[in-house]
Amino acid sequence: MTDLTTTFAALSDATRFAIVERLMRDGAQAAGDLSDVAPISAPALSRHLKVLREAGIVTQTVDRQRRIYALRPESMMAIDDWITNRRKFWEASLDRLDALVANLEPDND
Amino acid sequence: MTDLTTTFAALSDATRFAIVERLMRDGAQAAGDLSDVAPISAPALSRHLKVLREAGIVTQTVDRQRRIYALRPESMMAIDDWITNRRKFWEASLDRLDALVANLEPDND
DNA sequence: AGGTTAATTAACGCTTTGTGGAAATAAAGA
DNA sequence: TCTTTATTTCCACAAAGCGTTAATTAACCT
Repeated sequence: MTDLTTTFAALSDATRFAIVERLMRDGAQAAGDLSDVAPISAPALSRHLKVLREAGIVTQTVDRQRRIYALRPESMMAIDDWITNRRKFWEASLDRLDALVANLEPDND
Repeated sequence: MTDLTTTFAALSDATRFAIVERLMRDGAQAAGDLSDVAPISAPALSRHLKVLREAGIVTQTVDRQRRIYALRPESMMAIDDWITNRRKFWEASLDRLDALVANLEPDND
């Protein structure tokens, strides 16, 4: 049961995000089958998979010489729970901002 | 409209995550009022706020000498949309894993 | 103007992260 | 057993991230 910040850290890299999307779309796959998610070496891919594994986002099962990676739905559910539990807060935040900002000029970039 | 990986990167730091939770709970606040989210210096806090701002997670409005930060609900909605749109995939992924794994031994850490 | 408050930018060091190439591990197959 | 296939670990190294203190900017208040 890892921290949400760990989950977000794992998903903050484009290659790892692509791996996750791939596993969602096409289901479990061997490390080698994932090699085309990004133009990186096998060692680099292997390390990304390790990060995802240690963050609890994927599971690894061994089949002969191949390592099969699959998405761990619980990790996605953890994000879903967080966002859902706080929906009322960010909606409330929107209301408060409306009230507060009424006559202040925004200045973001 | 930033990339989701940028959003996740911004939320992957414990201090920034705490800032976001604080803004959800208590609404918009000045930078100085957020100083107790973590035992860090004002410049460090300021840079975290800049990261959140550039990731589109918070907005900054100027009120006299103070900078008021507020959560940008769209950023939370972006996460919610992603997780929701892919729910069927991670649920499917769970099914496929069940089928595949039937007689393979898991080996994660 | 001079002093205080609020926040940011500048400058520097340290730690972490990401990468590729080479070597190591492990199982398969000839 | 020797070679091939699949993947990971080890070894530098460059880039990014985070923290601090010092300096700067900007607005308020006598």
